[in-house]
Amino acid sequence: MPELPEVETIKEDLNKTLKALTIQSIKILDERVIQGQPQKFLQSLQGKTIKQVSRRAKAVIIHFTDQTFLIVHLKMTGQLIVAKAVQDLMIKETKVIFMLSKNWVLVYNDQRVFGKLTFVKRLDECSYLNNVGPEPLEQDANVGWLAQELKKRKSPIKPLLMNQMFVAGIGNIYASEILFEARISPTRQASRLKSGEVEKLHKAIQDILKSAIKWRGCSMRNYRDSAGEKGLFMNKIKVYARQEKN
DNA sequence: ATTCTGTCCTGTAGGC
DNA sequence: TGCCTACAGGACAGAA
Repeated sequence: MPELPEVETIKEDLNKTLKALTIQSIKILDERVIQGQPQKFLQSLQGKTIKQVSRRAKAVIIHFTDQTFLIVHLKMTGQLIVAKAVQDLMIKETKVIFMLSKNWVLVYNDQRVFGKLTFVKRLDECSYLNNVGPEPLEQDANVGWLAQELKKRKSPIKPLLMNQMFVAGIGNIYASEILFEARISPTRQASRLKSGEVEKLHKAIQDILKSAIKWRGCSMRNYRDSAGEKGLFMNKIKVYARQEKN
């Protein structure tokens, strides 16, 4: 459920709170969220100092000063939450606890346990990161690129927008909002969009994602920012999960 | 090559 | 009250 705007919000906040903090100890409460061997994960991260936090597609990337990385994919219900005291943070869904310097604590919560924490020495060890498409808010995903790529694709436009190999970071919620904003049916074949529609689509991608970042994402269900607060963009939602039931 | 189906999990909502 | 089913919409493996 966390898509680009939610992960971007988390990343921005973590980048402010976690910089220069050192991992003093780690408690793994549920090994299923750890990619690879839990023991190795613990050993690898012990004593590491955080240099900065970045985002690629829907993944949060924690950079350490020794050029190693912790990649966190929140999938549907993952949360990264930071506070000064553990007792304020621990909930039933807490899977991993990082005790940091200066009494800071970072926890990973995940109700459905789909998310993964991966330690890597190099980012190109991560196949997800190797395969994701361009960032939709960066220059390489401009209108010209979009028009050219859409021409090659027979898939309906909505699943294509949600395909991370096509473009990074868009999921069900924002694909719905973007297509509504651009007044394009989700079932339209990508290659058959007219050039005016491609322009409207590109503008809608920019506008919706930027606005959602401004509102700190959308909390339809489980999403919380790193302070445990809800995003505000769901007040702006026009179509997702708003189908009338009779 | 692309598209579809099932899987990983837990919790909630709705029907009866 | 409680049992049962559908669904959540992220990524990937394996089948069609």
